[in-house]
Amino acid sequence: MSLSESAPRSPVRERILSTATALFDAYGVRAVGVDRIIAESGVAKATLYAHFRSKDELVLTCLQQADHNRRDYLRQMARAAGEDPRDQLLGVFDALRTITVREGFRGCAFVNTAGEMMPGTAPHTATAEHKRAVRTWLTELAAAAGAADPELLALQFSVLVDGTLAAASLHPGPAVAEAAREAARTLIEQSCPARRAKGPRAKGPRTDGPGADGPGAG
Amino acid sequence: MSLSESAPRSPVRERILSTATALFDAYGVRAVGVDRIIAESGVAKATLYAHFRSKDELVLTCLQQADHNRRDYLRQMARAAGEDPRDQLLGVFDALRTITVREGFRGCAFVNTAGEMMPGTAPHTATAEHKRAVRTWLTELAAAAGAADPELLALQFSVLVDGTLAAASLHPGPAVAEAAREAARTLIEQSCPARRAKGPRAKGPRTDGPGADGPGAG
DNA sequence: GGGCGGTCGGACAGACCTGTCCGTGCGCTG
DNA sequence: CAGCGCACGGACAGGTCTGTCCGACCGCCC
Repeated sequence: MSLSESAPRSPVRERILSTATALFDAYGVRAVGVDRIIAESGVAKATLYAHFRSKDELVLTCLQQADHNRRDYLRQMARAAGEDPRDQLLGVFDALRTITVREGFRGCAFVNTAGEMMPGTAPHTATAEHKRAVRTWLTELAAAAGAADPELLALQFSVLVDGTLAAASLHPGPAVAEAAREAARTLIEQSCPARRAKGPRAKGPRTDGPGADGPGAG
Repeated sequence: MSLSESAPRSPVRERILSTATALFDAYGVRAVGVDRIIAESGVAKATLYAHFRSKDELVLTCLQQADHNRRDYLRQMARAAGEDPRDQLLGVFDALRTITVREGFRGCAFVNTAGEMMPGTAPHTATAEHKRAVRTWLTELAAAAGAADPELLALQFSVLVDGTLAAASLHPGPAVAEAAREAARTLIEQSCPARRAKGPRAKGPRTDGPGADGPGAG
């Protein structure tokens, strides 16, 4: 939704993008220089600047790609969690569990990047739009689940999602995502008046369902 | 708890610390150079390096000071929320509301800093310890509130706290903190078996209770 | 008055950063 | 074969960063 615009395909370009994304995720945008990106992607500096006007534009493009990958992955995991929209909402936390448990997970790439930039800059805005897009999707899911106040429930889920990514980066392991999932389940039960108290809902898929998330980190 | 060690008092030192904290909060640790810190604090570079061995040590000291201030503030706001431990737990979100609503709020200073550093570095470790200390405190509160599983509830609250700080930095306004507070209320009601369903609990103090939070940001 | 600790202002070294520019080579197409 | 597009390696400019060092000043205590 947020974009995709003109996306020229090129193997070199993709290599630069995936290398840059990996390095940015692992060390932070500011800590990674273009020299390192070209060294690790085996590309000449002139080539990088032929494909991207500046490092900032490269950062932004990485974020846009990650936005697409992340939202795709969330949708896949939600769908894999079942037919019931309530189960699909919980599927989000199955995705989070997989993401946060990965070796080298260092928190939400969007939030980390936004934390290094001032509000109003392109990457900061892209982060805000990514989060807003996820929240909009959560709102639809919450409405389908029969939530009394879908906007509120979606906002609460957004908080749980961002909190899971932040907390898990400092407290490694699946405990954070699992606790957040339980919290989400409670919120759903309290917020969706329809046939509640059916006993503990089926746990749903806990291990990796659909394919990988792409190079995205949190 | 986590520290305080040898803390030499000096007006110049305090001035450097408060200026550095403000700049780090506003722009990120990596975006702020020592030249800017000395310029805005009106201090000679040699003086800064007489008080702090390196910029890293300055960053770490700022974080330690912020840890102290933030935890103090949370305790104050919890106490101000009432006698009932359940209300005190909700008081945390009154604090978050005040924090996130401040002009120029840019997210949790700890998480932002950790996001710029590799795991294992001093600032990253300090962030993890700060969050762990807060969680330990929340566990005590949850136990006092009669939670069936105080550790779980505290972890869920940690997620809500971190999520509120992250989400509110991208979605300004009080809505995030207020939604998180409602979620917290639901979790408490479901987790603390004692006299539940007393109707909607008193809203508690919504506006700023105790004094300022010091220079801390999120 | 004299010494001294703390601070100031600024120059400086060495490293690193982004972005530009050059000449070279390789593969494809006409 | 000739021409062209694309990528290569690497030098370079101009700026910024951290951290060191030096001389001077100022207030305080002996």
